[in-house]
Amino acid sequence: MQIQYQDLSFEVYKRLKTMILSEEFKPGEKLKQEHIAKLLGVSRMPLHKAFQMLEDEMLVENLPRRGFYVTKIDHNLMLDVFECREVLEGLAVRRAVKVITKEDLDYLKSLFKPFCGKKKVDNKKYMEADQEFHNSLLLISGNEALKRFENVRNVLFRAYRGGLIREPVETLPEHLGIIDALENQDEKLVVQLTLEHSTKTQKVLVGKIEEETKSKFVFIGDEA
Amino acid sequence: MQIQYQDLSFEVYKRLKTMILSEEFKPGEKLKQEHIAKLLGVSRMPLHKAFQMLEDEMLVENLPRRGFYVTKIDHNLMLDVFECREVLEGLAVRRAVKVITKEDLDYLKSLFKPFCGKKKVDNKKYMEADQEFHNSLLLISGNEALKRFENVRNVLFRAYRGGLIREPVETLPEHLGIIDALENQDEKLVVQLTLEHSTKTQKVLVGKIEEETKSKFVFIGDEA
DNA sequence: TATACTTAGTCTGTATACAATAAACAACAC
DNA sequence: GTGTTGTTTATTGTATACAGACTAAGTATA
Repeated sequence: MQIQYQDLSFEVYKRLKTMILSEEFKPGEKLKQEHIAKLLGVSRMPLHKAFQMLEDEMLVENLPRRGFYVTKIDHNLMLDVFECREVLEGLAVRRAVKVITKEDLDYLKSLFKPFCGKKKVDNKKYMEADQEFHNSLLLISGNEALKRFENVRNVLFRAYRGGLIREPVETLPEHLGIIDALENQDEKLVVQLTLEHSTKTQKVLVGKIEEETKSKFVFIGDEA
Repeated sequence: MQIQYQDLSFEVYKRLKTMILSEEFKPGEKLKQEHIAKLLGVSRMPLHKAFQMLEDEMLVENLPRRGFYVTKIDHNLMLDVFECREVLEGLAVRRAVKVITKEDLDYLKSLFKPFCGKKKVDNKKYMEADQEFHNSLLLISGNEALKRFENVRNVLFRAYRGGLIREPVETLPEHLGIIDALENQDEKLVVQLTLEHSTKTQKVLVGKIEEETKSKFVFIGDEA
């Protein structure tokens, strides 16, 4: 593995990304260039480059001559992204099942080992493992184009900010089941399990959104 | 429709894009910033922004401290992209079949009208219609995330440069069949037809690649 | 003759400075 | 008092300048 030079803007990008994902910058907030440039001690040029990277990952939006704003997490967009993830992940596992190595499998297993057999799990840590698991599936597939769909992952990561969509006690067995099917190179099963896993989460999400929408209507009713 | 300001870099981006797609800049060619900046009469800053946009569409690659290069059309990448398009388009038509309007259908039909019943068709024009057809499917779906996968389209556009992968006489009925199924809101059929359409093209592409690889080996043999 | 090292030149990455535009606020007219 | 217009201020978009890194050519040495 050779050492790769990373320019300043990449550092800025990483920093801003964590700040957005941790909601130090709130959705809808304007990101003032000069202000942030001073904050991070860089000029506006590498900053601008970083903004663009974030734009491609759907973390910020650019309004010409107005500036960059943190994208609001829109529920409809979230569902749209989930749909895409579903089919892309389906593709990923179909390929992964053919090329997966013992090392890959060991890695996937290691992600969830800390949570197996535990009654109570650290939700934040589990969330990270969950993310990494789904990301790894894309990478293991070996499809170069798939690897580029990182923007999909970011929107979903932000979706998780309100907490996990489903409980670990429910999803952990599903994850392990997918790993098992990959190990046994059972293409049909792994595709089925991945699809089910995704569909279940989407259904719960739709339910939550409906709830939210309802309570919003009530609130508006109170105002009138 | 309100007037939107487009910054210089967007103009530069569009210009460079056509130059790359028309192979004024050859695959693998280095894009010297200062040189192109002078050529287009802009500074290196909007140029840099344009380069980044192109990078996200997989039209150029950036090597840190080396500069930007036009991406070589790699056959493996092309197949990877085709796989992604297949599943994304599957998703697109599943949604499209539910929300498609009469206007959408008329537009899709109008794309291929000039070629219907003709014995000989202008391949270049047909290629453009083909592109627009597949792009439209993504747009009609209404899935915001799907619309963002433009990079997929660009790689494939470049794949077409060597000519159409399959003949219009073969693909035209397939396209019309998909439109018909959309009109009849036959979800199952439209998904099946779209999948078949894509799979056939991929198969032909794989065959062409194998041919090419073979002839390359012969060439190398001659050299030795 | 081939290889390694030095040095000049070119190009990228970053910072600063300037111009153009949008937002905010105050003054004026209705 | 409200709405509109003009002016100021803040912020973005673009150009230029400089420093550091890479490339390549040329010379010296084995």
